[in-house]
Amino acid sequence: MTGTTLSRADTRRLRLLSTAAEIFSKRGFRATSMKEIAAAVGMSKPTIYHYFTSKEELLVRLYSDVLDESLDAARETVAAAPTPLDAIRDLITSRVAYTCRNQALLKVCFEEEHELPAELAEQVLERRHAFEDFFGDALAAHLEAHPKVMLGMPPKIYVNMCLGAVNWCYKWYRPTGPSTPEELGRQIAASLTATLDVR
Amino acid sequence: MTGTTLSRADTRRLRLLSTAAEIFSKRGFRATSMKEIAAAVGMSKPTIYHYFTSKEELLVRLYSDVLDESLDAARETVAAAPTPLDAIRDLITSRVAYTCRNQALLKVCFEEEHELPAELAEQVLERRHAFEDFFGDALAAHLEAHPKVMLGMPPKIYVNMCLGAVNWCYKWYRPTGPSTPEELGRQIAASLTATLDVR
DNA sequence: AAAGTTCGACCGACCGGGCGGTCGAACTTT
DNA sequence: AAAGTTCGACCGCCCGGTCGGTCGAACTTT
Repeated sequence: MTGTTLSRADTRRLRLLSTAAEIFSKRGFRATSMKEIAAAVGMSKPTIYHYFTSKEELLVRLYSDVLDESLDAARETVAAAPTPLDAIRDLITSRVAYTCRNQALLKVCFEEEHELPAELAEQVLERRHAFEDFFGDALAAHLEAHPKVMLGMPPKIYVNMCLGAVNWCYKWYRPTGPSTPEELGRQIAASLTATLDVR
Repeated sequence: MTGTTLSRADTRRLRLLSTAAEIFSKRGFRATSMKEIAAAVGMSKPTIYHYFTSKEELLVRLYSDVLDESLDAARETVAAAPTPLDAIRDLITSRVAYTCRNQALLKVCFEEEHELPAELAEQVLERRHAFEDFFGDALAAHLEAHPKVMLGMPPKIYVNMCLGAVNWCYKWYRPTGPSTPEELGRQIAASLTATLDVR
């Protein structure tokens, strides 16, 4: 998959990160102690500090990984879509699927923003806007190409509404339910974009 | 408005609660110290304990107030709606408006669930389901009355999708923006229920 | 009306405990 | 033997919460 082989240390770091994400999502960042994380991965607290410089760094890494992955995925999705409307649908579909497949991680990202150092908090905001822009630009293109389509609200509001429907999945999706993440994504995308249809 | 006059102590309690909600929403429950809250309302920390027995009680009160208000409002909305489709639209509209007008409070309710004592956490879940049922029942009634309407997904998923679009407003709505909470509610309701229309 | 009584409101000082984080000594690997 | 890895013991800090007591307004009592 990835070109480089992972060093032993990197493997450890990854395990630490995913364990931390899991516990943060269940108890909250502030309520989780480094001791708990250490116990969960089977090492002592000081050993964690061999791989990360602080508790905050764990959180920051979690955020920036998600952010990078998300923006890259969005870029690819838009680039691969034949029409703006397809771009919108695929953006929704893949985003829902990603959210459902990483519920714990996204819970942390959505609910621990206030724990971020000011500098990263800004970055998060910027990148979130960048993501909204992928969506908004595709929408604008679609609307321009099909002036008969009536949104009934400002485009920005429509984008936020869609993102709400999409992101909220982190709260209620259950893998044991009837739909796979992809099915769910397609269903939600179809319903949300019904208003955009041009027949 | 309310029948009873508020005692001095009750006024203080209310002030404490709304201040706590504001600070909790900005810094998170765990990261907020009782000292901060005390400073913000201009009293000393021990004085807070004259009105509330613990930090947790502040949070619990916040939750149960919102829960009570929300369920009552939903009941009334459904009762007043002439048709199931109207019920769905009004439920969405009023819920969006309420969310926009109480962003800080709802942020706390959505993001601090893990801080709740197990007993109340269950109650919250029950009540949330009760709210979903108001929605789901109206949807079922509408679907039965108009079998031609195609949802394209299981009703429960549609309900969750709508609730996502609705609840997410706590994250992005800005009162300085172009729409009032009610306008926004109507726009979102109209868009989400476009699929349900029967013309 | 003055003196004594009661009580809600209030707070300075304090406590036990758990937290994030450090350090140095010990093992393991090469 | 040097480098990388691990952890027991420890530290300073701040938190939620308590304690003992003060203040003043409203009622009794005389």
